[in-house]
Amino acid sequence: MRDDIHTKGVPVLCASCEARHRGVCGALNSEQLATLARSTRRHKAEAGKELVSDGGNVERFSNVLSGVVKLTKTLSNGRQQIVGLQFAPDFLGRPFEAESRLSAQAATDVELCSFPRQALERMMVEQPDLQHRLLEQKLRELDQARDWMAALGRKTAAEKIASFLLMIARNIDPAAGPEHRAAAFDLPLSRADIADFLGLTIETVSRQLTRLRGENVIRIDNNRHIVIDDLARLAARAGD
Amino acid sequence: MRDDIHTKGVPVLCASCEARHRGVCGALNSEQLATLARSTRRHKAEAGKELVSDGGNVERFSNVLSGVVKLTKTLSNGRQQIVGLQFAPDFLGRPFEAESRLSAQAATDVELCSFPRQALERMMVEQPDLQHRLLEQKLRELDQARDWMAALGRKTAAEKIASFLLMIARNIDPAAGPEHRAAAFDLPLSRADIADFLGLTIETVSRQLTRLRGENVIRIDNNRHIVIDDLARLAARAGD
DNA sequence: CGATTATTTGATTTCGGTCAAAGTAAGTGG
DNA sequence: CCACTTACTTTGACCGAAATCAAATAATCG
Repeated sequence: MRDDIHTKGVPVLCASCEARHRGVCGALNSEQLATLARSTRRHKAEAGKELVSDGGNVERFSNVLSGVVKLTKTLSNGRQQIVGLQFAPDFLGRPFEAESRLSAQAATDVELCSFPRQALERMMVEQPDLQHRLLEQKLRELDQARDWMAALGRKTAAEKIASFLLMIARNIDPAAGPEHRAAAFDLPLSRADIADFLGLTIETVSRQLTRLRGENVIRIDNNRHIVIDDLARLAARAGD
Repeated sequence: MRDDIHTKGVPVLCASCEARHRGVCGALNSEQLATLARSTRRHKAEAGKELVSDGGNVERFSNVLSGVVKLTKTLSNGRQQIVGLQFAPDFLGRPFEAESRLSAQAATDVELCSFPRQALERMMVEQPDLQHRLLEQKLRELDQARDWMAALGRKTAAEKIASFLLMIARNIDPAAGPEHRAAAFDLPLSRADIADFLGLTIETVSRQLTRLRGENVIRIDNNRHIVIDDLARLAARAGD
């Protein structure tokens, strides 16, 4: 729990919230936070819960407070592609469109802080810094989407898996900064989700993970827990 | 050449510019346009010219006035993936980052209107509507990137080609709106570029185009010119 | 502990890639 | 205007990485 001078007059709800420090809410002063907090709801959703449905109307945006949210597109034949993953304290929502063009699901159990779409859009007008933060967030999402386009279009299955593990390590293990050689974390996605993210099948994902384990690049405990002793060795297999 | 009341006091350079109507410059009043126009340069680049290099410093942003710009990522072994295509009057540039994470090349001959990065970033602070337009543009790019992620990860070669032709038709042939059944246009990309965009090889692109021609879904003249008599028939093959 | 779901492993097939060659278009300079 | 070069595209034969089909094994949960 952080408690600094900026906490004065800040709604209880927001006082210890990461979104106020590193997320979009950081753009708001305590008065604006109070206004927004009146229509804000903090809630949990368990893994698998659909948060936004493709083609559905979006009345509320959210900040991800913990856990991982996956953004998916569905094609004919039930084929699915995950087109984005959101980690705390990411902003979840597509401003200026009432209808969603993709579906959002909780990949793990998640905590969200949601508020009415229109309240945020109104606040963006009177607080340019909020718009600025949102622009920064969306630019980051665009950078990430383009990195994955290159992976989806041109990397081999082995390279996709290596890139994926590195990306997760960087987002989940706080110790996986550039200065550290090792990382350990629980995968936030099932094999099926990883396959949908990388444009592969479950079987190929499994085989490639087994292969990396056989080559002592990673260790796997209980299917979900991954230990990487030498991040550079994994990075050498990412193909870029 | 448009000449309405809004043209009063507008720099000559901007008077007939589409970017002032549908692009980001539409957010600027004539005084701001005049300021920006002082450091603005209008120039042409021929097909193949590198406009921004990966890892290079970006000192200027641009509006695309005509032609098509491709945004590319390069992986090891010289593998390439096109991660975005920009048509007039799109904005070309990544605000708030001095170093580019991708390369931009003219896919066709292009006309650009460029201005210093810092001039635009400064203007964004004092003109929230400019930031708003930029946000809208980047949100559109993100939507498109995610559509292509689904195509790259989950569509077959045949579906990728069909989707690609539809996307180009919508962007280039003004008559290809939802109300029209037919479209005709010159492909702005070579077979090699199409392959790099769709994550395929030149040979596969060629074979799929030949197949669509054989099935009378498209006609091809002179390699580059495409005629689609029934857009719905092509859309039925796009896989979504 | 049994039932259900998730993951791994194995055998086989297939779509798209690779390699090779021929066909076409577009310049270029004599 | 035409031979000649050069680059682009198409077509064909073959190959291989990943998909599909099919069990077996491991984890999870009531």
